[in-house]
Amino acid sequence: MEALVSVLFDIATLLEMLDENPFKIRAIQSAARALEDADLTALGLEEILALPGVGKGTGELIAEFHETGSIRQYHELLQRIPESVLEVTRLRGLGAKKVRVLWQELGILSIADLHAACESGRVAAQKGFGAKTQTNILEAIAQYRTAESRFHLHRATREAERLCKQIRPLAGVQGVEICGGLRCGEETVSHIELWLCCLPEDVPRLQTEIANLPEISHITTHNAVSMQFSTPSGIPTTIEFSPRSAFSLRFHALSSDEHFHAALLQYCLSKNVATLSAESEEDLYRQVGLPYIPPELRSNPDVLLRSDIHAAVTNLVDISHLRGTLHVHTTWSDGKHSVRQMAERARALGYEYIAICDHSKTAVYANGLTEERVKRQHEEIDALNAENVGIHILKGIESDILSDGALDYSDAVLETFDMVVASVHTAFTMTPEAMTARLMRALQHPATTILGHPTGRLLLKRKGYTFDINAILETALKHKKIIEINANPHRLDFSAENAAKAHRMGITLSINTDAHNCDDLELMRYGVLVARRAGIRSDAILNSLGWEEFRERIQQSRS
DNA sequence: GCCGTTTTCGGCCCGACTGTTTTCAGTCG
Repeated sequence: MEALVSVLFDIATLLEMLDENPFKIRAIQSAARALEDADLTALGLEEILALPGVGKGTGELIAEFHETGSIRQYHELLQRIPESVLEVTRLRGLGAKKVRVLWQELGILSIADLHAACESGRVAAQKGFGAKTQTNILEAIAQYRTAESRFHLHRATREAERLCKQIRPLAGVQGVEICGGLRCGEETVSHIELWLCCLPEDVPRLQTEIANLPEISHITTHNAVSMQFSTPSGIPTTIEFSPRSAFSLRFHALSSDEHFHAALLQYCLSKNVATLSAESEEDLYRQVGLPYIPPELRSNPDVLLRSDIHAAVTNLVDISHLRGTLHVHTTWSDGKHSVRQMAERARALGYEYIAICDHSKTAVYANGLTEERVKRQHEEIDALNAENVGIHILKGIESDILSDGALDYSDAVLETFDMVVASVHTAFTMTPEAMTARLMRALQHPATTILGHPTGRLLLKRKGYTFDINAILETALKHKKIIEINANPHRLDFSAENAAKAHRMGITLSINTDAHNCDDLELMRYGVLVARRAGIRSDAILNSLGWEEFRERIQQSRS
């Protein structure tokens, strides 16, 4: 169904390039958006066709896709406009209208053509474009090409785990593990690395069997110790084969920064420890008298020299420490599931409390809550709490931080919430000074509990806004405000580097999924990776506190 | 193409921003 949504959006874009009726285009887009926002797995075709925004015309397209797996109109449109032209609209800042001009006036048929045209200055000379636009397009192309060669964590993790599941039952496989950037919790990865333990004589047969798995395509190389291929969605993958005797050491090497690994080997040498004999990574550390250092902390060899290393690794936050999940959206704004559904899933995941934080009224595009709807949502939450659904449900809000730093409800309304996540969603480009002042004002507001996705970055898509991080952290510390580590793999905002800085200053952080549906609640693990890379202790994470302690802590941020 | 307590034709979410213009079109969230 994901494919259906993107095909509908593409049809709308293609029609826009052909100068079709803009209202017709908008209708197709809003039907696509309706599908995107609905929980399609829970709906039958009849119910999908009954969704608001889906009428006769779009309904026919959806039914056709449902039946045949494709849409004829889409392929007809691609006869008139090459797919490589459609791809140009994927560049940031370029929509259908501009791409049509580039295509028809300058004969640009692809991103490669566009790049050449920018380099030669032809784009800047075109009416409606200019030097600045040309520069922006070159930047957008560079960004697009980077995004093509790197992958978000959740996507790569999903594919890696699926591969492991298929490989594990094969005869002769003694173990298969994910390592590399995924295991270390890098923000995005360029490839998947798997580590497979087996007897050397089993390697050729296993390579053949793995090559025949349905998940695998485009095998590029293979030799006695490794093979490389692409997953169906195009993520480059390496599998390294190793016998049990060398397993631990190679596993460690592939799950560490190379300098870190070299430093550890040096350390082993100095202690006269025969590294090859280690049964496991833990054993390796035990033999040299060091505490186990998890992959997330193996980016810098200096860690090995820290005097407080024992304390640092024993108190490091872990997903099992988390007691609550905060910053969660529901159908009240742009989420896919109800308050009850989100609460029940959170309870099933073992959480003791959940904070519903839908969008506030300024976020019109996200169906943000008016004051009237805030009241009604609170009635629903009160009723659920009275019913005792097995989890404490907090009345929260994700309040927009307006351009001047104000929150977008009156103080009287803000007081009715148990907690407030304050976030920037509009007006990203202002001077760093103005953005700093804006964020500081939001943090000084007594109602603010947490600063949401603090830098506004979208990985592989958009840089965050620039501001004085130190000034913001000082303000947060002074007013006892909490800083979010947004666990959504598109954001991971704060970064590990910034989170570490906040942690060292004594600021409390909160790992929040920003979930828009039940499954998103499981994105927590990626935020935990960030926190672990930042070396954060579990007692410095807001949502690792027990219910009573948690409530006390959010009260402190009000004063 | 979609929709409806002003309704079966005529209007459609909307405000901000950017870069191009010289009053606005295109893009975004």
